[in-house]
Amino acid sequence: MDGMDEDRADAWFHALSDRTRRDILRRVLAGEHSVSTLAAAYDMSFAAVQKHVAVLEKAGLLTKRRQGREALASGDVAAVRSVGAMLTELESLWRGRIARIDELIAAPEPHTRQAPTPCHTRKD
Amino acid sequence: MDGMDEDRADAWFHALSDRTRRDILRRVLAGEHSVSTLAAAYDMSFAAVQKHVAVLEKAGLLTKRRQGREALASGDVAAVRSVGAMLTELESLWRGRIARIDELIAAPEPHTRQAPTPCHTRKD
DNA sequence: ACAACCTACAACCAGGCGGTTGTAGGTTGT
DNA sequence: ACAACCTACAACCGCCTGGTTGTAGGTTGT
Repeated sequence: MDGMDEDRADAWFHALSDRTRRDILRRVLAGEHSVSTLAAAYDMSFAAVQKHVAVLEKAGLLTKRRQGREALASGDVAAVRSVGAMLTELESLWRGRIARIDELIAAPEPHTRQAPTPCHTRKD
Repeated sequence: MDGMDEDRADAWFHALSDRTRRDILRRVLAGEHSVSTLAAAYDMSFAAVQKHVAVLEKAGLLTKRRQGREALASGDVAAVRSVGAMLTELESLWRGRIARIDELIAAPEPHTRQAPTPCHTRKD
């Protein structure tokens, strides 16, 4: 079950690792676009763009809604935020490392203790 | 060259799209580790882990420093922040969309002409 | 009804990716 | 000096990916 988180992360980052898909995501975050409208913006076949949209959809970064003969794609900002949250989580690991370094400097030998790091460790 | 930005983003997201690499990044963000220490943590060959580290290094998410016979890897939190900033940028596009919707709701004059979608980053 | 359009999906192909093994060179400790 | 260790890199192999074309079905306008 917690491997599913990793599965989602795999899909997220893989979807974002292609510049065409990132550009598509930008467009559909800014507003709804039909697949053919999107396809017209790129120098590749309709089917190729369709596959890119499918990758983004499978990753949950985009949702499609059917209106008549068109498929209107819309970006999911919550998913984008989730990706951002994962990055923030990585950052917090780094902050933990700094905290550990501070600990080492502050703790071991009382008489060899020097001025604590000037330090940018935290701002919260 | 703004295509270089896209190249960097390609490398970032591709590097992050593998769960082993994300795990390696977590470890080296939390503290320095030699490549062999990292390799011991995974059920794959040393060379495989070495390649993962190389991918992260090429993407700028990790730096290596040589100490004796060991290569000590350390996570680069600034790069992680850059990735996060790119996500935030995507979010801002979405906020622009909402602003545009608000505009439509707020504008009670249907006969007044509105600007057609300016649609960012045209490269045609 | 018909043509034009939009979408979906399958089959196919070149190239890249994640993994392996093997080989070679530099560093450390005895 | 020697063995043990750590790293780097090349060659190879399935598999997946990003692109293509082709075919089929649903929707719209005339």
